Amino acid sequence: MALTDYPQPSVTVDILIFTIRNNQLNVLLIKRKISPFKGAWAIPGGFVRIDESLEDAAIRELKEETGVEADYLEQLYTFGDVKRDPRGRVITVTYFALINSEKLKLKSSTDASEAKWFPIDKIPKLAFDHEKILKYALQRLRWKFEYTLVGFSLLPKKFTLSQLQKIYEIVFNKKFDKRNFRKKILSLGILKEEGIDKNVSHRPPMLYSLKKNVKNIVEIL
Amino acid sequence: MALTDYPQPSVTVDILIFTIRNNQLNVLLIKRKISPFKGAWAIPGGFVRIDESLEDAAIRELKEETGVEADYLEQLYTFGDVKRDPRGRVITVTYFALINSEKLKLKSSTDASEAKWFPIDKIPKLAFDHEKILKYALQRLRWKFEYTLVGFSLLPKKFTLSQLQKIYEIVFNKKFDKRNFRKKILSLGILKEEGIDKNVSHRPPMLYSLKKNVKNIVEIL
DNA sequence: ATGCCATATTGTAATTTATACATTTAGTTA
DNA sequence: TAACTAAATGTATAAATTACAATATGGCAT
Repeated sequence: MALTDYPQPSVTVDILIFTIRNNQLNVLLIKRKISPFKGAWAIPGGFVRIDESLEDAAIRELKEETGVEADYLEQLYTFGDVKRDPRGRVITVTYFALINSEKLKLKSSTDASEAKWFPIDKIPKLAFDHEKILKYALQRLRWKFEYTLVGFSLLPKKFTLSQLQKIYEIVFNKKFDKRNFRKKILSLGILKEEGIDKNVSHRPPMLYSLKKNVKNIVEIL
Repeated sequence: MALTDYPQPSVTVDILIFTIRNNQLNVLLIKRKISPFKGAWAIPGGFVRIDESLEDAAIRELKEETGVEADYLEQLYTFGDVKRDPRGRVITVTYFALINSEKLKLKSSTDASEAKWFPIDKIPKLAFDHEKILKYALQRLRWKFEYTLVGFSLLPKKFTLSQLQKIYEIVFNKKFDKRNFRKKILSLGILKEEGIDKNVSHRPPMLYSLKKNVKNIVEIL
């Protein structure tokens, strides 16, 4: 039953899937197999089904492309310019996802499809308005790292302060002072010591985990 | 031409229109004249036309309800739960708008329709999932006041520091120290002196305006 | 002219937070 | 046991935040 007699736009969900690979921030892109923009790289996505929520659609797309679930997922922005898709009126609700590099190894090689990880400083020309969308997503990503704890979702449950610092350095593409970084993070009072990791051939580091119920609010850096 | 054979959701734009009236933060609501939720108050909105962008739709709705243009407008979030509208699948892209209290006087009495301003601490039961949406909007509003200069859009071009402080006190519902507030604002280096306002029956205040090209970036408070 | 009223304007000390910067420690490996 | 690797640590300075109260400038009433 249509709620209005007027023609309605189509609705898609596109998802920006970020991870860290080879000490670089990467985003997953797919190669378009059909026109328009056939052969061009694009942000993965698809139509929203009538019986699934937007978030469910994002989760489904994510799973289709990567085989795993996101360690962090949030809605990004809805792009709805009239001519953003040459085929007709298409509104796209975008999400961004973070995937922990550990899981990643399970999958990224498995799928022989047209999906590929791109370091964010080596992005090819993209289809539709996807360059604008990616740019927006990177802004939001950095903002989130600065003011929230999303960064921790890229780490295993137990991690060292050096690992954490590395992630921040990759995302912001700059070095931080080790002493100040540690001081800052520890002063937040959000970490729990988890014992020492002896499996290294140098001074063994302390492992930490995020305290329970610490997921929001806190400001970092 | 449909891009997919599957049934598609409908798309609406809802807009949260905020202003300051009687020293209180107010939001504009409309009384529903049809089922479902007939007689209940709701956030104003309507269907997106096939030939207008989402933002254009928001601007149109805003103008229909208030007769004026927003002093600030931004997309808020897109709500798309499957059962949020009992009539069928409706995705709503929400916007929030700020309207300067000066303009307001021109209009708010003019329109004899079912629209009404509500102080945000006296909101009635709302239709659909609109309570959730309003709550989200208030969070975002406060966040924006804290970290950006949107607050200035509620003031006339020339304003006093007391007026500015008042707006912040209303939005955050708390008092700020006068000396520290002024220190903070002035230290941002974003204000230009505009001479003294003699039309008061007490010590005349300095008028300020926002310097040109200062619209983003800066962090307040 | 004087005193009253209302709001605007101003400063300083104490505390907290941010920044800059180099050495020592604990383990492995040759 | 010497060399290597990454982990852990402290201190002085600067900058930002907080707490707090008296004086200034005009209009208005007498």
